[in-house]
Amino acid sequence: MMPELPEVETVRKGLTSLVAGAKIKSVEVIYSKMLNVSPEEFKEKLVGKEIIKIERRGKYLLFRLSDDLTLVSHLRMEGKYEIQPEGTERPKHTNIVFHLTDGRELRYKDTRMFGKMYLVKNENVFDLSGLNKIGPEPTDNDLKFDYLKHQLHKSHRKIKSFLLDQSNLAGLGNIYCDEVLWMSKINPEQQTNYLNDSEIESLRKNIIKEIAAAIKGHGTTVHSYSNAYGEAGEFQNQLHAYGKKGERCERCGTVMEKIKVAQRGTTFCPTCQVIHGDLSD
DNA sequence: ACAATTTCCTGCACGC
DNA sequence: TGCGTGCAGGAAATTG
Repeated sequence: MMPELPEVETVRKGLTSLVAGAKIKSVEVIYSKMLNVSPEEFKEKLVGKEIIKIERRGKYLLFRLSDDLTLVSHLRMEGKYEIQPEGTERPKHTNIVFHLTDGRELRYKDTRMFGKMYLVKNENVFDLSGLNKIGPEPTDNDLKFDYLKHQLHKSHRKIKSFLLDQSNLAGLGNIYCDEVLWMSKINPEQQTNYLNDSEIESLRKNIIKEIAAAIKGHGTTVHSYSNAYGEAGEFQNQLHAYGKKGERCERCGTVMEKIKVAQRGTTFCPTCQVIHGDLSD
């Protein structure tokens, strides 16, 4: 559940080792609402294409195909891939099946039917809505302090809403938002324009560190998430805030509270993470 | 132009 | 046991 950047990166690596170099023999579309083109066009354009490599931008997977074609895939809440021999039993909610020429099937399954697939020419990938305004990757190279400060100070929103907005920075979802705010001792309802330099740098460092650590741990498993290998992530053992409502804060011992911010369940420590107004550094 | 709210979906945990 | 209700949430669409 809830694939964020580290989970999508784990899926990308799994898919790379399993289907990079494979060729598509035919395609079955079971749930066409997730596509940006008609099922007929989708099938026709994919037949005979090779999966050259699989890239990632934010939470988007980019299947780079032969003939300058890209299949963009967003897993949203519950999207998962699996690879099985052709003809074996398929799970419920299998939405799309890619038959490969080597006798295997690449299956996309999605219980909540929220996932999306867009078939586009390479040159048009970053014209797609979402990708056309996506913010920097949460890495030391891409997420610069000055940029983050500028974005935070021109915005008048709660920090949690800001971090969930992929146009500010790419990759964070509900779990890692709560984690980095707890690590940085920032209240999820804090107004972004009142954050000072030391808070911004703490937030920036924690985002970069947390995402890198989660990728290393193959992502977080919440409920039934698994990657393309069928493995579960190990990072749930390193969570400090998400899902910790009613437990004691690991830093100060206060009971963690859960509220709604931007329509999202949000867990935080009311003692460590306090809202403030316009303070100097 | 911005920010907040609603919408899309299904499965599951509840309470009675 | 079974049914209704609420909740989970990423990002587009809609409203304010």
